[in-house]
Amino acid sequence: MGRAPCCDKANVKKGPWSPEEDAKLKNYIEKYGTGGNWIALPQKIGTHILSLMQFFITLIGLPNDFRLYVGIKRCGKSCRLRWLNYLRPDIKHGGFSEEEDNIICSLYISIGSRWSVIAAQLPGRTDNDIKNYWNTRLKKKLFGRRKQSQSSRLTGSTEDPRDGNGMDTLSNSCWKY
DNA sequence: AATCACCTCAACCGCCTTTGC
DNA sequence: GGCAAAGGCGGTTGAGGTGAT
Repeated sequence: MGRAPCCDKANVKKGPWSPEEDAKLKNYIEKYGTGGNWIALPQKIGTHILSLMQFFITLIGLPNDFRLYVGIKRCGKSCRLRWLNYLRPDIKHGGFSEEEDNIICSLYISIGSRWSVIAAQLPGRTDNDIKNYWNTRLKKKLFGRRKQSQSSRLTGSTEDPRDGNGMDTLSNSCWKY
């Protein structure tokens, strides 16, 4: 028997966030913070919006569970991820500098794929951003771009940074750190 | 213009750790 | 100390975009 899910999967929305959802989440957190409980946050947002609309609700007689519709139908974990990786005001997106590249690869050599630790050394960068950047660009940049053939994809061959030549290249690229 | 292969990145999943009772 | 809930993290996926043919 597995672990209980953090939320009711059937009643939460998945996929890309809409601008309205972003605005609700951002406005609420900027005003009130997370309250130390991400799981309860979507419901709190609904209650907050509901309180702002109380007059109209009383006027036209909406049901109590109306907050479910005006709030965010998202898992608390999803809200946390969205805030940390995208909505936070101090986030930088894309455009990694040469210096950042070097910091990332030198830390990768010394501690491996501990992205949160690496992100802590790069203000404004998120672990997800760095992980994506490493997997899609830095790795190729350091180990040399190799057009993947159909066969290599099928056999699942990968480039392991800890393998011989790759590590040499990596070390050379990061010599100054 | 159509199709295909590849790239990018936001978001999800599931596991491990931390915290509170 | 044991348990459950929540937080945090790294790995993975898949939709959309872009360039090549």
